[in-house]
Order: sequence, then structure tokens, then C-alpha cells
Amino acid sequence: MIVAKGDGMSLREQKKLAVWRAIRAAALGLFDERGYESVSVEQIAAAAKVSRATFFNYFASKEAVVFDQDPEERDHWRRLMDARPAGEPLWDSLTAIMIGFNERLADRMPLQRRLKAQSPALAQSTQDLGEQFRTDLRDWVAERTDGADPLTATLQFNLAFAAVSTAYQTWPSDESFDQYLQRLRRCLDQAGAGAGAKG
Amino acid sequence: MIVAKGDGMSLREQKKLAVWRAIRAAALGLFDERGYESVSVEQIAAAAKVSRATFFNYFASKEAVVFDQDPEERDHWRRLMDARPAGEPLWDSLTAIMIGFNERLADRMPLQRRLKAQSPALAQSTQDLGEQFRTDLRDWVAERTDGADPLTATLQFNLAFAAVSTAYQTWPSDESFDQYLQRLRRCLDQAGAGAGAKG
DNA sequence: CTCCAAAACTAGACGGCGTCTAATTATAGA
DNA sequence: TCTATAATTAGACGCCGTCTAGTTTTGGAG
Repeated sequence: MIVAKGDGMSLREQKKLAVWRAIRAAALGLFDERGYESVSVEQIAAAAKVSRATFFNYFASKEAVVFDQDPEERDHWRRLMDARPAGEPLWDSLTAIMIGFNERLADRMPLQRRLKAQSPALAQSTQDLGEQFRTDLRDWVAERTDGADPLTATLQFNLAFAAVSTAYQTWPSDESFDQYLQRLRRCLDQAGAGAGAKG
Repeated sequence: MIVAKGDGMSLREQKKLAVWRAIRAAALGLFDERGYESVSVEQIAAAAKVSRATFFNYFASKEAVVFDQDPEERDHWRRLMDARPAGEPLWDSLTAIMIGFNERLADRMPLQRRLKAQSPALAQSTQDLGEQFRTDLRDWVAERTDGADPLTATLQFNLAFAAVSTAYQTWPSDESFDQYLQRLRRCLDQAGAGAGAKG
């Protein structure tokens, strides 16, 4: 019962993670070559050498396999949140966290964009950045602003996501990921300065 | 071929609208008493004295019957958009349109809230205010800001919706609709002033 | 190494959504 | 009254997501 190898994971947990990644890799591979709509969960499961039931043990839906984040990513963004100094204005914290989070998406964004462009089903999904991140950030904001005005906190939270959406939506297909990040910074700045400012 | 009665609608169009409303009324009635999840499209169709296939002629999905707007509402919000004076700053226009649009939702919001609270499926739907409105407003913004900086326009558009979401999310169940509208105005004002302002 | 309880996996069936086709019925208007 | 066109329909289909009950794997204690 001493536990815990290399990282803080038991052998079982390591195997689970491996299966998770195998399923996701299989799914993204198939989606990439044949498109989201025309790949069934059965086919994904088969490609990952796993049963259909197991697929749904790991992912709540077919969409989730596109949007869910690697469990290890979660550690990263939690560190980002913990790293914000205590007295920092909420908006500055949100800006920094959003940028830090997005910087990590370089690998997966291109495929995700391609799939969303193809598939109506994915196109209008709230998910985008992973509901997990959204939830964690929401909790972090709630804790950080405990006692203070919840409306202002919620508003800033939503504005930050609106800024990210804007950067994402206006990202032309011929621009690099770095340019996307630049754009994101601009959006966050402008949102911070106020929608009414300029015009 | 002279056409057009009372309003600008042919007889056929009037009948279609009547069926549309019958289906929606039947659906909302059933949802209200038994909950969203436990009512099937078959049952809705039966209650509206219509076949399942016809249901899908009128609504693209089961969710749509909750979120789609009455076709006549569309006239209203288009008038709202057309009413904005030409030189007005975009943010002021968006604020006015959002408020005007929301003022009309007094009847449907309570049920919609109740359903969203019950149903996980509805809870995280992008729809909320009707995709139709979003699309129309997007087009209006695009036309209004033609030639100008599209990033700023998109950003303001998204910020306006974030403000509405915030008002909606922070609306306590014991508050009146009027209080919701007040809250909405505050959110729009704060978003206009900037997320970074105060805090 | 042996063994066992816990965890992971699996097959299979089910209800419901959304799509499609081909056929039937209703209706506006000449 | 007649007809072209639009609306409605039954029925079948594939797939998603859920569930149950049973089987296999596996890590670690003794």
C-alpha cells in the first residue's frame, strides 16, 4: 500500500492513462482521414483494440474525444492558477491564465479547427477548450473572489472566454498559431479596456 | 397571384405558422409537466396531432423546440436593428438591441430556466437565445461595420453575448424578470466600461 | 509464487434521435 | 372542377448513449 511510482500514479492509473491516450489517438487519426461524421464509435473502439463499452467508460460522448484534455494537462493549468499572486486584479490573472492555457494548444488546435469546419455537429459545440478547464477556472474564480461581488467576477470570467472565442473565430486559416496567440492578447487587452472604448 | 392577406402571409404560410405554434405549445406543455428528458419526440408529435416526420419538418432537433423563436419575433428584432441610427457607436447599438430583445422574453424565460435546471442535455447548449437571433445579429454587425476592423466588431459582438450570459447565469431563482433586465443593463455597462476597470 | 478482491473490460440489448425515401393527402388558385 | 405544388405521412435505417450482468485482468499481500 506504499504506492506511487515515477509520478504520483499507481500502476493501474498509468495503464488507464495509456488506454485513454490510445483511444484518443485512434479517434483523432480516423477523424483526420475520414472526417468526424463518418467515423462511428464502434470503429474508434475497434481501432483502439477496445470494446464500444470501454470507449464510453473513458469518454462521455463521441464529441468528448475531440474536446477533452489529457489528464496531465490539467496539472499544468492548475499550476497556472496557483501561480497567480494573491493581490493581483482578477482580470490580469484571467488574462495570464488564458494565455498560458492557450499556448499549450499548438498541437491540437489545427486538427480541431479542421474538424469543426467540416462537421456541423462539432461546429456549434460549447466545448471548444474543454469543459474541464472551464469548470476548474470557474471554481478558481469563485474561490479567489469569495465574498466579493459575484456578478463582477462572473462577468469577467465570461468576458475572458468571449475574448478567446473572438480570437479563435477571427483566426484566418492561413495564419500561424503564433499569430493566433498575438491576436488573443489583443482581444484580451481590448476586452479589458472596454467594449465601449474606441469603436 | 395577388396574394397576401391580413399580414404579408399567404394562406399556406399562415397554416404553417399555426402548425409550428401547435407543435411548440404541445412540446412546452409536456416538458413543463413531465420534464424535458422524459418526453419523446413521438409524444410531442402525438400531442400536436402530427406525425413524427412532420415534427422534424418544423424543428431541426428536439432542442430546437425549446430554443427556436416564433417567426413573428424575428420581425421584431429586425426592426430593432434597423432602428439604430447610422452613426451610433457599435457598442451602444448592441446594448440597445440586446435589451430590446431580452425585454420580449418575459414569457418564455421562466420555463426555459426551469427546463435547463432539470436537464443536463439542455443545460450546456449554446442555443439559449435562439441561434436565429445570433445569426441575424452577426449579419447585421457585419454589414454595419463593413470595411472597418472585423476583429473589433467580432469582439464587441461576443462581449455583448457574454454580458447577457452573465446576467442570465447570475439571475437567482427568486428574482423577478424585471430584476433580470436591470442586471442585464449593469452587465452591459460594465462590459462596455471594460473588464479591467475596477474589479 | 499463489491467491483474491477490486478494478477493468466486455457482449448484447434497448430506447431514442435524426435522416431518408417513396408514397399519399391536402390545398391554392386558374 | 381540375391540377400542380406543397405538406404530411409511414416506415425503415444507422448511430448514440445507457444499462445490466457476466467475464477477464491485475496488483500486491501473505
